[in-house]
Amino acid sequence: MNRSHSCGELSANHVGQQVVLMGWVQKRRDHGGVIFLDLRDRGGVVQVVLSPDLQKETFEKGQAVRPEYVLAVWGEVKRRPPGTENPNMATGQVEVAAEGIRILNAAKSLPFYPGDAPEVDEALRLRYRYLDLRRPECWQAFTLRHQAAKVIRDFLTNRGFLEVETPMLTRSTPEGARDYLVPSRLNPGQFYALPQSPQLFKQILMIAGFERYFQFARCFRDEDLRADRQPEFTQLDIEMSFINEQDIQSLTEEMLAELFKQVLGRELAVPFPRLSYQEAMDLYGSDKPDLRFGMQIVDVSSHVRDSTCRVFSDAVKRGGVVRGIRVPGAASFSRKVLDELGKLVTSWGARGLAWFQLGDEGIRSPLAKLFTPRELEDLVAKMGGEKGDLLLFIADKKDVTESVLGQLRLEMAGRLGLIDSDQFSFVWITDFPLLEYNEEEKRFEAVHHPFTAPREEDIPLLETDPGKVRARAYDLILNGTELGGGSIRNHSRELQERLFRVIGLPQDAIEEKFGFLLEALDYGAPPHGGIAFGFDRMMMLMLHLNTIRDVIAFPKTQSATCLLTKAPAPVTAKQLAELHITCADNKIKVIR
RNA sequence: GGAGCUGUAGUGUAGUGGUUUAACACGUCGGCCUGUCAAGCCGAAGAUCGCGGGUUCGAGUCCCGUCAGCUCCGCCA
Repeated sequence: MNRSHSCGELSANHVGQQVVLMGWVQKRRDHGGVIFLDLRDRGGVVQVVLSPDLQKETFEKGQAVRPEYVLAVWGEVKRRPPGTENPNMATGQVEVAAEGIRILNAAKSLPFYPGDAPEVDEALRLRYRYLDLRRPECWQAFTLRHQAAKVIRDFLTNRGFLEVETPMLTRSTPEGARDYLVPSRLNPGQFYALPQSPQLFKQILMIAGFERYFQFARCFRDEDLRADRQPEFTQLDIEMSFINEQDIQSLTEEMLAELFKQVLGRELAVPFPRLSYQEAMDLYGSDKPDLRFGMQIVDVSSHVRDSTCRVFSDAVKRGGVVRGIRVPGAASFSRKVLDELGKLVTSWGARGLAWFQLGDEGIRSPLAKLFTPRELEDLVAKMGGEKGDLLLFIADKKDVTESVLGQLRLEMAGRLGLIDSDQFSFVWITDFPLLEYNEEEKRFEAVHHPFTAPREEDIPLLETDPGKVRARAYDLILNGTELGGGSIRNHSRELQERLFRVIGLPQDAIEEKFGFLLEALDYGAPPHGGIAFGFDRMMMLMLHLNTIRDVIAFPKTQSATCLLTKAPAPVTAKQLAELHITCADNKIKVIR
């Protein structure tokens, strides 16, 4: 017997037709004399009626049916009796009068029912992920993910891109995230690494003359997890030859415009706005600013440098800065809330929070009496403060002030409900520094990765003032989340080697770890560059979800375990022996 | 490595200020019921209160530790 229709497709147009349905029993309503079953498949839900008047045997079989049984049902589609239509159901005009049913599989009582999943503890949902996923909302998310991938594939294909797979078993390279390692049985003591990204392979494909490459690439990073970070994730990886920054950015904008139009039916305003790294840090205290609301940071250092208020003036004289944000309509915040905010900013590393309530009776602040009236007026004017506003200031070292105000800005927007969650606000961040100094390791390291090209005019600074060198790199930010990033790469061996030296890689390590790349650069490497997007994040944001776990079929927990399969797990001593591996800590469990 | 939140029948919760039988809803099981769709009515079963220790005459409740899940910092080229 073959299924003739999906449950969800039945409508008044099918009245009178004989159908065969197969699906899961979502709900059973037993009236003694008549049983209603809501039968669900991926296409939707339809009501099935089991009545002894129609088919006694079928009705009796129906007594045993329970929720989540898998059933085949055959019978006629009938218009529901007048007054019993269900307007809340897509198929609510009709029902299937069951002439026969077959129980394809029974189901025990479930730990939870798919419909309850949104309220159920996530750990339980992950353990029984197949029950959690047995929901239309989940199928919808994965349908959208599939469609998005297809739109992107089609778009890039039409632009002449080739989708190429790169190895999952590759070599560990220095820099970057911690690698997942895979021991080599055939090469005792040697290890593959799972790719953190296909970075070097895609560059080598450019050297191979592919010109335009893309891939939905699985990437692995053995770092701690977050709501938007999994150890295993999917990157939409793109690389092109003979292009500049603008080409990549335009391509991205066209691709995303197409994606949002096709999948969400939304028009994106392109080109996306651009902010330099410096502007982003100054105005938003972050290199991934959320531009769905304003509340820009204002620097008042020069205004308070000679203030009578030592808290402010001393900070500036010590070489720090004083910056603030104007929180509209927040003057009425209680002392308790303000104390809370004060605690918050100290937990973020600031010395303290200075606040000024612009109330009806003037300015209220513990610091108010330390300023002259003229100074206060000046400060308020500089901030653009109006009656009803709350002004918040941080006086500290520049980097602390930036990051704390950046976080505070988000905190205030959240508390005041300033964020329109339906908005998609893209912004390019450009002109990143190429290198930054790592205090711990006492050396410069790449802000993005060491294959990023410096701006031509900054190349002379590489050895003299590395921190000043700007990168030909760009990040794409959506609603305060880093969606992707890329750069123009070094295609000259000489420059690439220089960069390795600047980040403190010894010559032998350069040869050992990156010799294959340098060699490839020697044999006719075209100018090239590209970009990579966190595809899971993209889906999360498009669906207005709070975690990428909801767009990954089988995600890991925060401790990187899989509650469904119980991975990772011990292996047998034999397996380890074949891999030439022993556990250093003999307390570690090995299956014997 | 660090900070915070959570953990009570299958599920979601309540459980005050420390005390007898740990409560409610949904679900499950049984009975009744021929038009429900959050079906209804009657009844029943179901909990070593995450785990270990401590304080106490007495701990779901207080203290310490631990495990798990989540959020965040560090980390994530």
